[in-house]
Amino acid sequence: MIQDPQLDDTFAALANGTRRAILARLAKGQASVNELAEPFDMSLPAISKHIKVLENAGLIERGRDAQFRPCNLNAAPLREVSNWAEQYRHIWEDRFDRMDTVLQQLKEETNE
Amino acid sequence: MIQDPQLDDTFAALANGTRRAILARLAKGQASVNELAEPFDMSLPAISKHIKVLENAGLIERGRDAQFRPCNLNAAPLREVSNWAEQYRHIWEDRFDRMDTVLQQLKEETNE
DNA sequence: GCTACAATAAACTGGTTAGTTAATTAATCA
DNA sequence: TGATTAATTAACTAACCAGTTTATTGTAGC
Repeated sequence: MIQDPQLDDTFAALANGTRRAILARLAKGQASVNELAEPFDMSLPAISKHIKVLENAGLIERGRDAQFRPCNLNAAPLREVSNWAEQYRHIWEDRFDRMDTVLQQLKEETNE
Repeated sequence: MIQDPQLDDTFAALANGTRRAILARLAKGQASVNELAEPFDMSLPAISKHIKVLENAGLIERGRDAQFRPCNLNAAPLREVSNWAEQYRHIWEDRFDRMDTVLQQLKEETNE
């Protein structure tokens, strides 16, 4: 469950702002490589490589429409990311519980 | 929101099974470097470096207790990961809705 | 077949990562 | 002070990553 190469690939793919921006664009619908590249001050091959990283991580699926290779978002791996992170929710929420405890103690001490 | 170096660092830190295993161990409570290293077939300096990566990503905080440098989990960055992934929940859940649409269209086309 | 456009591949560079072994620092204890 | 233990630093290697420019592939349309 912990040694999960799929999760390695997903997290690695997400560890880059350009790639997260590409996913955000695809959340609004299908796009060609040129359309995806347009907002970035970066060469087309660079974007092409980012797309390949996302595709290898299973976050993008592609088709063929004439010369175009339309990209579609596949969010399934993000569900795994969400599931993984949720394991730790009780810990980041506990912080506040503990904070409450501290505040409660302070209050009691003050009232003494 | 998308170009977020903090998120870059967090995802990069999580893109490694050894580091995720270290976090899983720390979810059960504080541990020293040697305790964290014990389950792995890897040199101590290698683990020390993994810990530093996690620390730089803000996922671990450390203290000092005699010779020991106890590690504690800080789950706050994981909340950001969770929040980020949740943006896409409607998409991975929508898949079935769209599947329904496609099936509906197929049915209509077949009936023509 | 030629031209134009979309996209990828090849070859290269500089910087980073994951690991190693050997040396070093820091704290405890006798 | 000297020995022991915990942990990090230094120096190194092999592999990988993000970007570049140039060259190539694949498809459409004339």
